[in-house]
Amino acid sequence: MDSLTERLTERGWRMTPQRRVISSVFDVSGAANIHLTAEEVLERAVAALPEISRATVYNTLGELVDAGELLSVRVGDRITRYDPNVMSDHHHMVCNECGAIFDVPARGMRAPNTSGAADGFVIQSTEVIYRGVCADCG
Amino acid sequence: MDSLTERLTERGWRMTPQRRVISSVFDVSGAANIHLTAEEVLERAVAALPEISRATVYNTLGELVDAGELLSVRVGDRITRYDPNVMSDHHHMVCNECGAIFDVPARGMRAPNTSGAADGFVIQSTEVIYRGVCADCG
DNA sequence: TTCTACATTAGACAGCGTCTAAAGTTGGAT
DNA sequence: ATCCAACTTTAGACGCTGTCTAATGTAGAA
Repeated sequence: MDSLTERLTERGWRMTPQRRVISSVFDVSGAANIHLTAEEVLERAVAALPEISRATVYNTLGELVDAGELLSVRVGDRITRYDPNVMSDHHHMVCNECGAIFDVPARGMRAPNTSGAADGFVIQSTEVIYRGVCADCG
Repeated sequence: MDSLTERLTERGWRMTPQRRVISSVFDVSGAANIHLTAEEVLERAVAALPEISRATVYNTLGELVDAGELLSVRVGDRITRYDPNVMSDHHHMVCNECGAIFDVPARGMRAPNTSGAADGFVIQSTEVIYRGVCADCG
């Protein structure tokens, strides 16, 4: 499987040092359970390329989401997180103690009963957040 | 069933004009499908009590959530909404076109398979957001 | 009526993100 | 190798949603 950096070149993205650094942040073995905030990505990008700007990180993350290479994840606080696990359909578990986020496979989700106000609603996607206590905190 | 305003008095809350106005915003017949932002509540409160301050609205909404009289709901944007439907366990459907939010009863949600990274996670609550197109927009 | 604990207020401040307009770069065309 | 148009990056101002502070006001028990 290509790395994210390689896929961007294939997509015809102009490859810049900034984009290389940002995408390499997500090029780690095992894409599961990575949920970085933009500020965390910025921090890692600055470590590799000190003059990179915040706007570029935000712009690039947004473009990666639009391109389907990252998922944007919100688990209740107001911070957007970026999840490179785009291949496997999954939901999230959030630990109420430590805030850790885990991917959980989405399977056998059943359609809700939409009688009442939501009659006629056509569901396009379903997003589930399980909250509780993780093994480390329990 | 008591009104929210009445329940607050029963709880021993000091009753002020501000609290009366804010709680009356949610005292409407049929608590389903009400999902107001703090600014919307402020707007309605100002209509009834022009000198009310933003801080009071935010404070009071927070207290109502802590007291279990309102649910705070986030459906992906960064705005918190307040939902007076605390009696029936429900999830939300969000229209991708118009942004309307509908309550849908929670039933028969099955526990996810948590093998892997989330082993040992104890689930305390589950929150589901269905996204799609509502009857009006479809 | 008094008094105190509680509630309200204006406005400054904070976190996360977006926008702008000026300057810099990439990479195909030549 | 060079050029140059289109694309990208940048600093920093700005915006939105929400929080905090410290001064002032008030509900309601005694």
